[in-house]
Amino acid sequence: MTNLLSSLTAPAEDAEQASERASFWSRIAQQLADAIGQGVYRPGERLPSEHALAEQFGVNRHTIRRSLAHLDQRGLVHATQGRGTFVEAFAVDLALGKRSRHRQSLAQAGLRGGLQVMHAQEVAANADQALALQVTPDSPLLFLQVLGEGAGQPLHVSERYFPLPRFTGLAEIVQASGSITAAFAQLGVADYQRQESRISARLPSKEVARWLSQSSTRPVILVSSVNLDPQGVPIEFSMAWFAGDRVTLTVKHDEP
Amino acid sequence: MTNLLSSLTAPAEDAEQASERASFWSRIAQQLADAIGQGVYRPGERLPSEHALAEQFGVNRHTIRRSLAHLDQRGLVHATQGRGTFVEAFAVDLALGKRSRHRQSLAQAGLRGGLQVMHAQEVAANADQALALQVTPDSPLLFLQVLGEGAGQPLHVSERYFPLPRFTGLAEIVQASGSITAAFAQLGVADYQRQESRISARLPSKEVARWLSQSSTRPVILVSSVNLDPQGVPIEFSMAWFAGDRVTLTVKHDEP
DNA sequence: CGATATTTGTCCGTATGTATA
DNA sequence: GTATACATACGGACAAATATC
Repeated sequence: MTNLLSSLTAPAEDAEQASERASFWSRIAQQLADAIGQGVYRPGERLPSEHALAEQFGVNRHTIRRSLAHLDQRGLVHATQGRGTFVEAFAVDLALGKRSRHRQSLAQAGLRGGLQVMHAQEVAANADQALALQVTPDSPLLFLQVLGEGAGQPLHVSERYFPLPRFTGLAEIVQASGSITAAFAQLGVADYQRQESRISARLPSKEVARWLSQSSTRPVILVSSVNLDPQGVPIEFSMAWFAGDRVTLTVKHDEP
Repeated sequence: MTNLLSSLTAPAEDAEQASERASFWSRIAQQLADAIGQGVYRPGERLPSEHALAEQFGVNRHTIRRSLAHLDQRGLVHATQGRGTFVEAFAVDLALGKRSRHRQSLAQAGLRGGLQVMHAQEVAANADQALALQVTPDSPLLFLQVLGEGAGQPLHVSERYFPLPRFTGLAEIVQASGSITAAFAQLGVADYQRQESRISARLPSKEVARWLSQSSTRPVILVSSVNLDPQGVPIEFSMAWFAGDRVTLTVKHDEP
């Protein structure tokens, strides 16, 4: 039973100086990250169990858990109870511009993807939504919860609000076509633009983390934006959570 | 010695059903978050020690540590060895547009802030930098490491590259004025625009976390961008790390 | 300045619960 | 149902950084 930590502990025990003074857990995390980087463990693959890693590295299982939690936070792996700890895949580049479209962005990246309506409901506008969409509070809105996929994995989830009755039936078209743009087109909005986007980084709620199939300790990018029709009338207010380290958003400031 | 967990454990012990089945650590984290939200613990204030909290809540210190780690990740508190665990302050809104300026953004938010040069050095352009700045590889560049402050705390750190010899002496002007815009102006660039920005969310390196005075388990927004002079010539390539939950970036897509 | 107490950080060991294969 | 694997929680010990006297 080889002790992979021997190369780590040896210097600290031989000489009291120990140039490598990092903690066990961080050194093990680094070694695992290197192994992933070198393809020893490939995306989608399962790592050895915590118990096995603890034996391999000659440390307690809790120390391994600390290392794995760190890698989970950094997005390299993700643990699921009862299944194991799996290596994550890599990032996708998405455009964030006044005229960017989800499907188009993915196509440019050589990927296929679409939108899936998880939930649709009619709601009454609250103050924020009313302000953003320039309607009176309590106006009827269509509320959609949408999952955006690409490269075979969830890239973002969003909550979107559309004024009613203008966009009655939009949910069904989005569900059928997998595209907001297509749904807008079918309802007479041939073009639209994003007004502004507000961006911050957060740790996701448990629910959002679950939808994105990621740990709730991995960051997400939160983007709030408003879309306008060609007449400048707001047609959509959305809050989207992007898997922070699976996605890079590119803002083009000089778009037409 | 009151056991603050009594209200938590009671239902689980009274009836086996226990509608609140969340873990101790998450419920304690929620209670602490609520206390912070209600101003029981104010920004900058120190929380009771882990030992004290463990006694208060009637749980093991490790359970408290789990709760605090969660709040640390979410940015509500930050722990420092030997000092304690402190409540963090709140977010600042920054503009991210083709013509946004750090100082101006802060002024709009009613805050004062400036840039501080942490490190300046002449370097040779690598492939990425050369491509972004449209110079030949190994061309001389001025490299600046800059800390951006606002509201009395670090908001972002950045690594910036400027072509030489055009911007010789820029570091000293930035240091003296606390402003990149002022330095550009003094060197004959009266105006400039951002070409594009690439945004992702990451967990910071230990170094970046230290500069931002934040935990390395709290997310940062990474923004890479290129600035152009009025003739469209690249004058700056930068990578900036924003304290993810102290900062909201707003992208204006319809700026002039 | 040094000595000491406090506080967080790391690590081990053990036990039990819960989700999945 | 059984076995496996991760999740939670307890207990103890010492190290490292900081505050305090």
